Amino acid sequence: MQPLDILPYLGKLQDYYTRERIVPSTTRLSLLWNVKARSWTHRIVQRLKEERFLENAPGGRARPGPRFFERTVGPMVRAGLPQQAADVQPELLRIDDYLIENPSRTILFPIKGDSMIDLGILEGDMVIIERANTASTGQVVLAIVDNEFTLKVLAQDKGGYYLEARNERKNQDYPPIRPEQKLEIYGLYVGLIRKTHVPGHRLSASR
Amino acid sequence: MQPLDILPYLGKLQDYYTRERIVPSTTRLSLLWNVKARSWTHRIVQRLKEERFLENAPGGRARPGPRFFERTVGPMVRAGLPQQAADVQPELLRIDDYLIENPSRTILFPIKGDSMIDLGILEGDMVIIERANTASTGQVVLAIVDNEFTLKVLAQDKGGYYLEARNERKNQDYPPIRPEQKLEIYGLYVGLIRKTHVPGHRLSASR
DNA sequence: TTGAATAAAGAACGATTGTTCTCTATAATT
DNA sequence: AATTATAGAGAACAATCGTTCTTTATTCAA
Repeated sequence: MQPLDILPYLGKLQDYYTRERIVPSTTRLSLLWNVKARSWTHRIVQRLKEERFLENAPGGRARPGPRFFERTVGPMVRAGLPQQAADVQPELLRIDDYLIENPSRTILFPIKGDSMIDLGILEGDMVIIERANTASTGQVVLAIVDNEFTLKVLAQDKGGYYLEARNERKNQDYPPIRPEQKLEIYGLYVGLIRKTHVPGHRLSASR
Repeated sequence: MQPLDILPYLGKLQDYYTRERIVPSTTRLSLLWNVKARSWTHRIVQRLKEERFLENAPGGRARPGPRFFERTVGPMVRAGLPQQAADVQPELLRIDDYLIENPSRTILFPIKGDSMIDLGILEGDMVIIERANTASTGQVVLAIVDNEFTLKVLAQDKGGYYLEARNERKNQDYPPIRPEQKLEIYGLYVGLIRKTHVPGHRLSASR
């Protein structure tokens, strides 16, 4: 790590960027960082560029660099039995790169209903779909049935291909879908993102 | 639609933005759009702002507006098909932007175990945790109990605060956790990302 | 044919930009 | 105590910025 500790500056800039979706001018960065001299702000920006958190955009402006969107990954959390909070060195991960391998063939599809709840796909989630025309049985596919998109498991029996829901509790609500005419595969389920709505009000929890 | 056809300009700007991840100055926009006069470029930018394709960022600069990432006409739009599948393009919008609100206070944690399966949190998922020292009951928290990380629902009764699992089927495997000494909140569960392993081999599925 | 929108260019403005250079505190090291 | 590197401030510069005002070409309906 360089002598100058740029991480606090980086953190504030990252927060600013997610708020405003822009890397501001040196003048505004000075305000954000509580730096009086624009020259010093300029120096910090240079360090951030050296570390590839920022880079030069055409026109002399700065934009996020490759490392700007790196997120720290904590130690494994045993959601079952608790696990030692071992101090493993923090890993870094870029969410977009992690989830999306072929940007041009990938779309996001919002989920309605609970027919796939057994696979951990809830209403309001966004599934990541990679375009494909074919699939194999057992795969989760986004299919077009009767002019509507639906996310189901592709299955096959003597009657041909059909689509299955994955909801044990409400299985009778989701009978297998056997297409009238054609079963058209739109893409494959390759991932999922979920944003939870956290209530703003917070109470203390120490005891 | 306004008389001035701004869509060709918007298209070029979207392409530029995908490449450079920045909305350039009027001067550079003039070059991009083959417009001789910066004043005219400025007028087009104004129209784009009126239509909310662009908006003002602090400092008088322009940034993408709410409609910038809208897919105008998809390549595969079919009569009758709901547009919902194609309304967000990962090429233009970073998933990261969608999920992370406070980068400097956000950490990802990989999940092991199935104690939170009823909330759609599966083994191998990564939960997005926003650091916080306090939480309210009912919230999903990443807590440190007896020096160990665990993701659970914060609950409270006459005995004080405790942690609940969410797995109906294996409830007996996950009894409520009552901390010996202290229940320390590390952060709040604000989102989740999942990458599924898709078998590479693909068979045809038309019939 | 006239007249009004519209599309585009040109000129000019003060403000802000990124950058550089010089100077001064503060902290660490010798 | 002296030295040296770091952290920060201040001033100054030309270039570029967003913006406004004015002028010219083009289109198209009346």
